[in-house]
Amino acid sequence: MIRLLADPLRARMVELLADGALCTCHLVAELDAKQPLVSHHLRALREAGVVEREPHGRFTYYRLRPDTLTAAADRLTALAARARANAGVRREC
Amino acid sequence: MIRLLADPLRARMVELLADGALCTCHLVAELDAKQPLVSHHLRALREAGVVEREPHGRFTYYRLRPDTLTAAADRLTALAARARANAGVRREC
DNA sequence: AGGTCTCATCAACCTGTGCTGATATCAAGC
DNA sequence: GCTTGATATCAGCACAGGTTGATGAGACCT
Repeated sequence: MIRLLADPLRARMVELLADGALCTCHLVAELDAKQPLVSHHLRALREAGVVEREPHGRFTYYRLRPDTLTAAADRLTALAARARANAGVRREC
Repeated sequence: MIRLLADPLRARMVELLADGALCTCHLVAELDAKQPLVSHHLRALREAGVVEREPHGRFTYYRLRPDTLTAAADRLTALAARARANAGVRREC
């Protein structure tokens, strides 16, 4: 899941979608990317639950699912908390 | 930065380091990976500030830097918050 | 129905990067 | 000082996955 945010183009897509739902053509224009590429990444994001589809006539809108992002953030904070708790630990060789 | 956690091996390394500092040989053993590969990834993590070095004799220990993880988590929660605030927005075509 | 527009899917290509083997560097012990 | 063991660096390979072009499936309009 976090793996998807690694790609710079996908990261920009979720950044744009954080300000509201957009259709594919918006993303194509804003990102200056080819349409098949945008659709491809949107599919990946959708299958991972980062984004949800909203077909509107011949346009299809995509909307960010905040819960998925929150879940990822929680995993990171939990990791940080474990690291802080074990700050003094050092396994000997 | 989040980009680094995308690789499964690096993710496992961070997971292991969350339980306390480890030296390279520990990671090589636990991950069942070749030593140059582990050193390579540790370097990437270190240059991104995810991990810090602690040379101890001929061993070098690596320790997780929780603040870096927390910073990444905060960026994700901020993104989720923006998405929630703009839940009703939909730019027209 | 025909035409046009948006979007999705497919096949093929190509770049980035994870991985390996060989080698160098440094510390510890004899 | 020499050997041994741990770690870092380098060059090269291989493959995943990002990118592109062509094509197809629906939706809207006249």
